[in-house]
Amino acid sequence: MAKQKVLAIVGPTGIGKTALSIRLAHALNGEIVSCDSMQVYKKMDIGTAKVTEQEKDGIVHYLVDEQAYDIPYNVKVFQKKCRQAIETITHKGKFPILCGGTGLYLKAALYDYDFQEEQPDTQYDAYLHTLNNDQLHELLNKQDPQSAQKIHSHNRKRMIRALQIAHQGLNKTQREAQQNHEPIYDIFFLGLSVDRDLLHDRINQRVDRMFDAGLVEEVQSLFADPKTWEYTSFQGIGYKEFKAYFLKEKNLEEIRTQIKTNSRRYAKRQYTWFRNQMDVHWYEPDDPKIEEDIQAWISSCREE
RNA sequence: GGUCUCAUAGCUCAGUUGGUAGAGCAACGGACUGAAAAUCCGUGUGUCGUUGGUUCAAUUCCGACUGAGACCA
Repeated sequence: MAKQKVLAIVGPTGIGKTALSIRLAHALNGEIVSCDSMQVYKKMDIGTAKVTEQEKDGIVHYLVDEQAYDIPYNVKVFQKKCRQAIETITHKGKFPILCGGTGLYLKAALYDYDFQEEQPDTQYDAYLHTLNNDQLHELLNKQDPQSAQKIHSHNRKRMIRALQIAHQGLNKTQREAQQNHEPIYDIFFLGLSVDRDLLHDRINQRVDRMFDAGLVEEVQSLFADPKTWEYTSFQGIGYKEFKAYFLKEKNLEEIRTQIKTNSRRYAKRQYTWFRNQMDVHWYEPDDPKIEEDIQAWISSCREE
């Protein structure tokens, strides 16, 4: 049986994925699934550059604006919901268009990543957090030597996660050996790319527009309480930087500059991911060949 | 107008008792399987303002010029 066709629009922040996705949704009778780890959260509108109702232009969107910002979200949840959304869209006879910049989410949903049920062991987690980097690395080397090789001994977050996995039964290496590392759909990865200086200009301007649109008020209304600084959602660029402002360590101008810098660096990491993790067809955002190539891909019985 | 100080990486600056130079930030490259807008790793990208002079050798010493700043008028 032929795999379901899925279009995935990827690329760095601020390059125009949203606008293109809506244009293509109209052209292809499609509906859009957002693949963005921050736009899922409700109320975080300005800082995440979330699609507005106006911009949606009648196109149905999934996985945007649906999670309370004080509840953590993660890849496993996303993977399930994204696959469900693709199914829902297909059943309606519409074309599924994925659009977003969170590379891991895209890959987990579209490839045969398999997340298992786990029972959290808070005691063990607490124990792991008491270990220093060298101790973590040493322990990981016993539990999962191959992962210990791959994960740098300074990367606490990754070492702890690998140890948590091993604690559940099969270790990370064994789990991943059960996967084929192949896409489960027939995917066209459409990547948007522009000259780096131009992208930086756009990012800087977009951050300025966020401030004009009331970013400070938005952040103040959601994250003024220090307790909220632990939320996963507060890790978003455009939010976390305000911590220094709340603590009176920096003024708003410094915060604005920091947000621009972090956005640029994020864009760079996104390029790195999409260039190296998946087979992307790259285009400039206004390239007229985009629609042509998509139509050709859709009408081809199978792409190989 | 006069005196003095400064001029080194994209930015802020260090340094070479004369043998063509290094930090932070930025930037760039990479990793990535339950926080991923997270987390982590790697890389110095430079006519040492311009131009003469001294010297085997000048970014370093001397002169002139240009620019910036401070002070005196």
